[in-house]
Formats: sequence, C-alpha cells, structure tokens
Amino acid sequence: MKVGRDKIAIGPKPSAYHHGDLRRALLASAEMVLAERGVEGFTLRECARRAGVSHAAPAHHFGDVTGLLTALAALGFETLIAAMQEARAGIEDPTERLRAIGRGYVAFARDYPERFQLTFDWHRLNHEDPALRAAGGAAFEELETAIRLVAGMPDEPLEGDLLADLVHTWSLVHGFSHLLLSGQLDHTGTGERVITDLLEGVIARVRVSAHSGARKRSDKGM
Amino acid sequence: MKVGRDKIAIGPKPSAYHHGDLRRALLASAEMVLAERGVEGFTLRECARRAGVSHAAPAHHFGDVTGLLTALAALGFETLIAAMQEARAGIEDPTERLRAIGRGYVAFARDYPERFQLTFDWHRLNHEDPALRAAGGAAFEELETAIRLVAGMPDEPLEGDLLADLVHTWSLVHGFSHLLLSGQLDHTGTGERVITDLLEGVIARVRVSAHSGARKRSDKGM
DNA sequence: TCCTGCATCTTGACATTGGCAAGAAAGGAG
DNA sequence: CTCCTTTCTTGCCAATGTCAAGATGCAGGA
Repeated sequence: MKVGRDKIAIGPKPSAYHHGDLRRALLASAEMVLAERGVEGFTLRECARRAGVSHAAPAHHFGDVTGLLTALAALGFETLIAAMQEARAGIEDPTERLRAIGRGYVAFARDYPERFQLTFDWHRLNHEDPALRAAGGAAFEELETAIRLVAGMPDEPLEGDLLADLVHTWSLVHGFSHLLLSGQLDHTGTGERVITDLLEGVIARVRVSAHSGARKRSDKGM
Repeated sequence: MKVGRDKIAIGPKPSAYHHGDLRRALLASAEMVLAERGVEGFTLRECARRAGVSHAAPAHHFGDVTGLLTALAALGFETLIAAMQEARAGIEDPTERLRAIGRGYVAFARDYPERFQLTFDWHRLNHEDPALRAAGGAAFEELETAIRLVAGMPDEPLEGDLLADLVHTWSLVHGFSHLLLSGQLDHTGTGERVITDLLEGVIARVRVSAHSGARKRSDKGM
C-alpha cells in the first residue's frame, strides 16, 4: 500500500518532516476542501489529510482554523481582483470598463461561490490581519478606479456624490451576486446577465455627479 | 399538573417528558444561541441545554441541525418583513415609503446580524422547505409592492424595466447591508445612514421606467 | 379498571472535530 | 560531535451531530 504523497509530485521529499513548502501545500488543499465541501464542511484535519501531513501540522503555520481561513480569504480577494481585471482587459472606454468589471464581480461569485462567501464572511476571519485588509483594500481600489475613469477624474480622490456612487455600485454588484447565490432572485426570474443592465442606472448617476460640481454637492442630507 | 408555558420560570419542571411546547421552546433558545454565539457557534446541544431537554430531543422536532436552522431562517424572514413594515408604518407617500423600507432592511441587518446571515445563507438551509420559501416570497413582495406604488401602478405585476428596478433596489439594500456587516465599507468611511441617499438613484429610475412605456421597454438587451 | 399502541423524550454509544502538550526528526551553529 | 531551534507527529481531551435502544406518559379500547 502506497503511503507516499502523490499530490502533484511534490518533489524529492519522502519524509514528512520539514516538508519544505507546507504552508503553500496546505493552502492548496484548503482551497480544494473549500470548493468541495463549502465553508461549513471545511475542516482543518481534512486539509492536513490532503496535504499528507498530520492533523496538527496546520497549527504551526496558521495558528488555528481562523488563521487558515483568513489566509484563504485574502487569496479570495486576489481571485476577485483577478476576475475583475480579466473581465476589463483590453477595454478602453470607461463605461464599458465599468460594465465589464461588474460582470467580472458577478462571475467570480458564480464560479467560486464558496470563496465568495468566505471572503465576505464576518465570522471566523481575523479582520485585523494585514494581508486580508490589504487584499480587501485592493479590491476596493479596482472599483474606485473604474468609477473615477467614468467620472472623468482619474487622479482626484472620490468625495461627496461620487463616493456615494461608488458605494452604490459596490453594493449593487455585491448584493446582486449574493442574492443570486442564495437563490432569492428566483422570485424574479432574473438571470445573471441582468447585471449589465442594472449598472446603467449607476453609470448615468456617476455622469450626473461628475458634471454637477462633483466634489462639493454632498450637502443633500449626509 | 399543568403543562403550560413555563419557559421563563424554569422552576416547575418535574418531568421533561411531554414538554408540551418543545418545538417553540427550542426555537426560542435557538434564537438566543444564534444571537450570542453566531451562526458558526450554533450547536444543537446548546439549544437543547437551554430548553432544559436532552441533547437528542431536537431531532424529533426538526430532524437535524439543518431543519432547525431552516425554521430559524423562516422566522428571520418574518422578522425582516416586520422590520420593513414597522419602518414604513404610517407613511403614505410612496417615495418616502420606499426610503423607509430600505432603512428598515438595513436596520434589520444591523440589529440582527446573525439572523441576517443565516436567512440569506445558501448552505445548511433546506431551500425546498415550504415555510422558508413562503417567508422569502413574502419579503420579496414587500419590496415589490413598494416599487409598484412608486411607479404608480399598484395592481399590475412588474415587468421589463420596472422588474429590473426592483432587482436593482433589492440588490442595493442587500449588498449595502452585507458590506456594512462584513466591514468592507470601512474603506469608504460610509455609515449606514447613507442608504437613504443611495435609494434616490433607484427612485429616479423607477419614475423614468414608469413614465416611458413601463411594461414594454424591456428590449434594451435583455 | 387494565392493557396495549404510540408519540415523545432520555440514555448511551460512535465517529469526527479543534486544540493542546509532549515527543521525535531534521538541519544548522558552535 | 554536541546542542539548539524549527518543524512535524503522536496522543489526548472535551465537544459535537447522529443513530439506536430504552424509558415515559397519554389516549383509546377491552
């Protein structure tokens, strides 16, 4: 009976001691477990099993299950960013760019529902973790840049109405993705292609905000 | 011997057999556990403990943990509906009504974050459960009615652009609530009061949809 | 009255989990 | 070679969800 680690021919390391790259191997198996069993079915011991190490090995690299999930969530943010960047690749027109980014966001939720859920979970994640915060900020900036381009002000930071438009956009694509995954949109018979149409409203609003004072018109009731 | 509801005064508990209203008692303790320990920290045995019964008692009423959580999620939908109805109570103007409902939605997420998470979870819930489907449909109808009133067509079913506006509204308030709870909106410095402002964009759009053909203008690209 | 059927609840067991403590293995520094 | 640190293993613990078997109280029929 073969006991060797035959994951992807990990390398010339028959001994499990000093694996060499156990952290990365654990993250890889953790992504598999997450995709297969979901966030609820995720267990540390299963990750260790797939990495070919003992059940207590992950503790040394990630502390506890929260540490491993937090590292996974940070990777999830990076996957989300990659999905948005891939969707907008080669598109010059700012409006088309924003539409593509929205589609990329929803596509990420559709293709990696478990990672989407984990990434935006507010339990079991260490929100003080620098890597997680950095990844979340980078995802935020991807959207912010797109809005700035639509508004025609690529350099200045967003304020006032344009900041509200950014929050509007993010809430829209995020809520749409979440409702889609939770099956609630079945009530409406709405498919995921609709996100492009929904973004039209926000795009029109960004144009209005940009043309009418932009940075100052924030005295409506905030 | 009286078998009445003595949940609060635990005192007269001579026999745990034939509790009389164990299902309701378990739901009550389950809500407490959910609120205190969150969705992850939720355990069947803790619910049974607080209800004063053995660890296997819940199985007979809810089957497994999924059954209990599904029943809880249905109650969560009803709480959400109650929050929206309470927020719009006494408001006649359709636009103000929609704003109030949006605030009620976000307030529900803020006040009952665990229930919000559970209700829209797509794991561990039996989405075929009739009670859950009915509760979700009722919450959906609360929003649909509000949109119909803003559009000025309280009787006809929503189609085309107005249906898209409904999905837009729901996605917006839901995504905003979710991002708020997950702490991602900290990047923007945006508080929860902003939801009223965000709804302005949708309201304007509903008016446009209602005035320009309403039920026919769905040939944009859907 | 007694007795039998039945729904309800308890008890006990089992496999699995996360976390901790102690020990073993590998590799480097002196 | 010896010692020390890092890395991983082994063994253990309490807790969990689920199942099987038993205990308990109620209702209905003789």
